[in-house]
Amino acid sequence: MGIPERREREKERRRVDIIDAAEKVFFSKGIGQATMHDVAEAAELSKGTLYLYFKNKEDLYLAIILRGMAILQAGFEAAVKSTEKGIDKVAAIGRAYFDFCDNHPDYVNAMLHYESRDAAADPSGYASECNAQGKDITATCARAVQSGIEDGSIRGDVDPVRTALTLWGLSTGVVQIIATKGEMIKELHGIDPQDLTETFFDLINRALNPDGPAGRGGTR
Amino acid sequence: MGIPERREREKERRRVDIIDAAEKVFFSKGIGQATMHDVAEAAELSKGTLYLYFKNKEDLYLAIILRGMAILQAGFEAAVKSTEKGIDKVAAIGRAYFDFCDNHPDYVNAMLHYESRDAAADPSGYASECNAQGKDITATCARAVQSGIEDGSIRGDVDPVRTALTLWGLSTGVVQIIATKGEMIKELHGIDPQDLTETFFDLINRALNPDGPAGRGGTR
DNA sequence: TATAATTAGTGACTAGGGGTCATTAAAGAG
DNA sequence: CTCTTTAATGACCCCTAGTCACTAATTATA
Repeated sequence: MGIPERREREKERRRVDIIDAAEKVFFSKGIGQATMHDVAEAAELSKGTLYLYFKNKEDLYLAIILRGMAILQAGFEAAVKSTEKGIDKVAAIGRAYFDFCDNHPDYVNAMLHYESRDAAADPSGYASECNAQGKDITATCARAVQSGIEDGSIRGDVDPVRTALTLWGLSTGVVQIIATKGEMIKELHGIDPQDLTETFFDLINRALNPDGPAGRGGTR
Repeated sequence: MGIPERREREKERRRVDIIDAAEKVFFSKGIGQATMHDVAEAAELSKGTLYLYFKNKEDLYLAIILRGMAILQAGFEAAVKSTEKGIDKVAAIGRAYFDFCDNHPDYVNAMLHYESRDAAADPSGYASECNAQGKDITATCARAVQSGIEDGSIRGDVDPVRTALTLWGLSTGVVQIIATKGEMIKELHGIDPQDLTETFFDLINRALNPDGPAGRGGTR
């Protein structure tokens, strides 16, 4: 009997439709201004129905963020495959991150917005999926660093996971400063956001280069 | 006639008292959970009075953040004075930042929380003061980089302001990943937050070292 | 000192949004 | 055709940010 299966599909379809509508609303009005009523209207559903599919507003928001993370992860996977040398993989990931920011600024804003909230709060619903996705992304980065260490294009005295996590933090920091202060920086110092990303790449390139100065200790 | 002056002092005093009360409430309950009613109660005032001193909840929150920024700035100033060589000044600033995080986690959380919101929104009230303070902090960092370039302890082919801004972003990124994901990282990868800060310092040290490999282009 | 004017403070009230639930409509089973 | 199950609804509740007509206190004036 295929009825339950069809129902399941329809339910999933509706869920997707709601996320689509929510995306439009949240992205255009901003998460703070957008109301569940707005989303319901955009989805041509009643407000109560939204709560049949999502635990609450945050859960719905996290569903959107999960989409962003999936796109990002896909970009990272592609970046890793695009080159051979580990250091280039790392660089490609970095570029992919900044490309993502250029191409999907709304997702980036959303992600930054929720990056700053306590993650562990409630690991039910989409929160746990986001955590899992984040773990995958970290793993992809760590593998890239690892491969660089193995092929000698990244200095051997760093720990791949630590480095990947740190790089992840660093990139996010740059992305964030550009997203939130980019305008101000431009006005105040006449510096283009692009300059900051280039500065970033330059610094990281140096930092990971195996031909650098004898590290003052290295990462453990 | 000293009456207006005394009134001004009393007003300022009350303002400080309100911020004190708000700090307690916001820090203990979290910004999202804390209500203006809670703050009013803690300050032993009516809710309406809060709005005589602060434009709205966010403004009050920004007043708290401004305090945090002032502490941070003071720490940076001290750090810069604590050593001679520019590269050491930069490192000292970095350490000061992480010390600040250890000693004032509540301020850090508050600052991260508002770091992610659009800064330019409304430059009235405390928002503009926060912007100004941020500018000062950036300037302090830029001076440290500059002095390092001048005394040769930092490679000469970087732009001080760009580098300072980038470093600022990087540090914040690390701080943020530790603040929001520290627990998870520890569970998941068995990595101590402290390790990430050390990895960070190691990377930056390398990146700024003048004896590094011929940069692949440098920062412009 | 009595009175007017100014300033500080109040708390009931409004507006609006998140989330719920008794009820209705639709679909499938027997 | 009737009964059961599932999907959807929207009126409703509750909470909180923010307001404002009013009261109290302080200072200036007569």
